[in-house]
Amino acid sequence: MSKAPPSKPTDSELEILHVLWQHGPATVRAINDNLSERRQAEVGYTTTLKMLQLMLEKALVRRDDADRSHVYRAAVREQETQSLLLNKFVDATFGGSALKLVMQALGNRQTSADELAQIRRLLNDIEIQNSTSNADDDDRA
Amino acid sequence: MSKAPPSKPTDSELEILHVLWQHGPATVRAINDNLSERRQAEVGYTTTLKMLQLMLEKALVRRDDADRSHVYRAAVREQETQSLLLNKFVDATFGGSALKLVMQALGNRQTSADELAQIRRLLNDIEIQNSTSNADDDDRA
DNA sequence: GATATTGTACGAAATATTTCGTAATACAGA
DNA sequence: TCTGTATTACGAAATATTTCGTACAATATC
Repeated sequence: MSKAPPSKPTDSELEILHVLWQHGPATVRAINDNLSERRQAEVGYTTTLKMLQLMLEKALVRRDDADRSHVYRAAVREQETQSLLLNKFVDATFGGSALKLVMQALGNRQTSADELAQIRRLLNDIEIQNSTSNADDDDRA
Repeated sequence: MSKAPPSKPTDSELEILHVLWQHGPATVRAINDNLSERRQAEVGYTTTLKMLQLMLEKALVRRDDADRSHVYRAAVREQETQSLLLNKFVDATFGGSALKLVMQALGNRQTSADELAQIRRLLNDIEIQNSTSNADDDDRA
């Protein structure tokens, strides 16, 4: 046994994680400044502090309290967190169909030729993976 | 002027909307039964009733109160709602990059050949649209 | 008509999330 | 050392969301 189940971050927690993912370990002061920029209004210093303390309990962040100003760092990886949230979102909003989500995402927004190309490359990769990993089964069923 | 801005439904509201989208107009009783199936536990009747009353205020549903048992129906379209939620989600979780979301969605989950084909068709459609609408610019920068 | 059943209205408790005020503490500089 | 400033800890208010109890009205059943 090892991993504690990473709990789903709330919207505010996610915002703080974005800051940490982007800038690396930081003090409350730095995080708070950064957060205040992202939003319209100023965020109270103690508000940010409190969030980080809560996130620490939830093990979403870790902290180094060697110095007087504690330094916080993300304890969850960006990709894994996005993955977690994505799965929940697909279930809640698209009844579990990732395909519907993808179609909607591509259909909705303006997608550049470059992006389309990237997606095509990914599709190719996936198809190759599918066919090679299924090589054994190919002539059955 | 016309459309009131459709507010973002909460998780519970979304669940009720799914029921309505799937089954069409229904009474509180029917919705509540349906909801109770979807989840583990029973949902209190008045809980569902209250949700629907709140959703009525938010104009997420409409109701026909001609009969004693009022009949509720979705007042927002499935696609539009998904679209709204998707945009928020992309912003909050993927910093606004639909591409990242799509890549993650495709990379994460097991995607069948059939689904891949559907996506390819969509990509083709988009490219055709892009090229025809940009015909004037084609030979520049 | 009396009684049980089903329904709506509505306040409010329970829970989750976000925000902030106050107190205590460490530290820097006069 | 004394004083001002920055920082943490922590309780709790503010807000948002979900859940339910109670009262009352309409209807069905006996």
